[in-house]
Amino acid sequence: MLRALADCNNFYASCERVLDPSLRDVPIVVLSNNDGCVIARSAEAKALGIAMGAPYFEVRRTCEAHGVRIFSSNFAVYGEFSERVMAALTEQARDIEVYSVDEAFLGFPDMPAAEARALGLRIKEAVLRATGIPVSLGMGATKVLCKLANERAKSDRASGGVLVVPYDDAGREEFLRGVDSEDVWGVGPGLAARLRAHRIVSALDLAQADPAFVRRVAGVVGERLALELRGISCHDIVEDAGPRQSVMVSRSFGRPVSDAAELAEAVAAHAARGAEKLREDGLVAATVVVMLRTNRHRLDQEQYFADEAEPLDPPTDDARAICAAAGRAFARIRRDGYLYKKAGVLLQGLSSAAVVQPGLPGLGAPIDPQRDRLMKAVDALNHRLGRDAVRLASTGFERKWKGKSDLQSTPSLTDPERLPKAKDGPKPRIRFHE
DNA sequence: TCTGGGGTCCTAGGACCC
DNA sequence: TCTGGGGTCCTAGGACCC
Repeated sequence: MLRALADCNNFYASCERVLDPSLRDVPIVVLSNNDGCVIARSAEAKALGIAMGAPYFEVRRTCEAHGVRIFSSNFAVYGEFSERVMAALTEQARDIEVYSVDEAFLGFPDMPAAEARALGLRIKEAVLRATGIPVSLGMGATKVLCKLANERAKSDRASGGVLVVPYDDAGREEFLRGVDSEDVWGVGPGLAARLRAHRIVSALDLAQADPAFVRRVAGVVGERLALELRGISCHDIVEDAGPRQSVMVSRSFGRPVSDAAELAEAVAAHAARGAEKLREDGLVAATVVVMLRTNRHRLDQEQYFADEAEPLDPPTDDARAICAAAGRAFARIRRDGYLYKKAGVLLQGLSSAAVVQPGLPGLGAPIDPQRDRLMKAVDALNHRLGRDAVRLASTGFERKWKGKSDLQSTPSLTDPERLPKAKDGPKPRIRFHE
């Protein structure tokens, strides 16, 4: 089966450019939470040598010297663009797996390889017309090959943004020749070192190695990669990923925090936000894990990393129960004398809220209908009035630990008209949370 | 001075059971 | 001297990804 990976080019930077077309040809950088790190760059910014993940304070001078436009990230807006891109792609393929905010795998049963390139070009054009976002397409027999092809489509201008890996052995091997095994999707530093130790250096080496041998040195993960590189699919296109396994809410502080009350507030705020995410997805959690971190970059300071779990019995999505449990875990691991940099809350053991039925033995205590109505009312109010309009007092009001994100292009965007409309597509729903 | 946030899958080892 | 064996479930930690 012909498969494809459609991946947006410089996604967050491209979103900012659609919001403000005058930014065409201007170098753009988008920063992470707290304006900490570079998480997206336009082609012009990449050309200036600004690295992905670079701390902003390290590249600030370069940015200023070259007139780079800097943006704080605005994930609510990028999420809207993502939905539009995925909607446009859905019209183009029978099977689609939304893999991340800016990429999707597509499946085309019965499509001859000879027609792949023309198809890819049509898709690219359709997405650009519908959303303003440029995408690249990598196409081939397997996901791993599509991933490699996509990277090459982006770097090779002659490709026109669409590249197909040949189906015949000779053509595929030619494509893999000279590709470092470390550049294969799923091969990180650890796996690459193990492969190198057995003289598997290039993607072609990996494709040609005996799968049983690869399995011994690199496990089932490595074996699947080797097979995929040979054009044998091990990773299907999964249209329905199923319910999520965990919910994570964590933030670095805007400045070091040592005050216990301030820390407790941050933990409570993250726990409450986690509970909100559970309710959005109709899930309940059986465990909450609280994490505290000092600044790992400050080698001159005492370090402390701690995780502590607390059961939620019965499993719940109630912000009060989850905050209380998180508070207990927090009290057990909090230590005086450290400058904390980050706090987080992880919710695990997720199951459908509907399964926890009142009165069924073995499934915990019956749901309290009052409690359920209260949470629904809070969610409805916050949806209408903005996030945290109604909140638990324990989550704090000043939130002094919050960092800065002053450089958002649309800091208080509430007017859907400000988002350019897709020419052909349905009018997108606009939801701005922050 | 200033270094993100949120996920998934696999494996090894222990608990427990028959 | 001289350990049973095999199965399942759960969890912690590693590795990798966007």
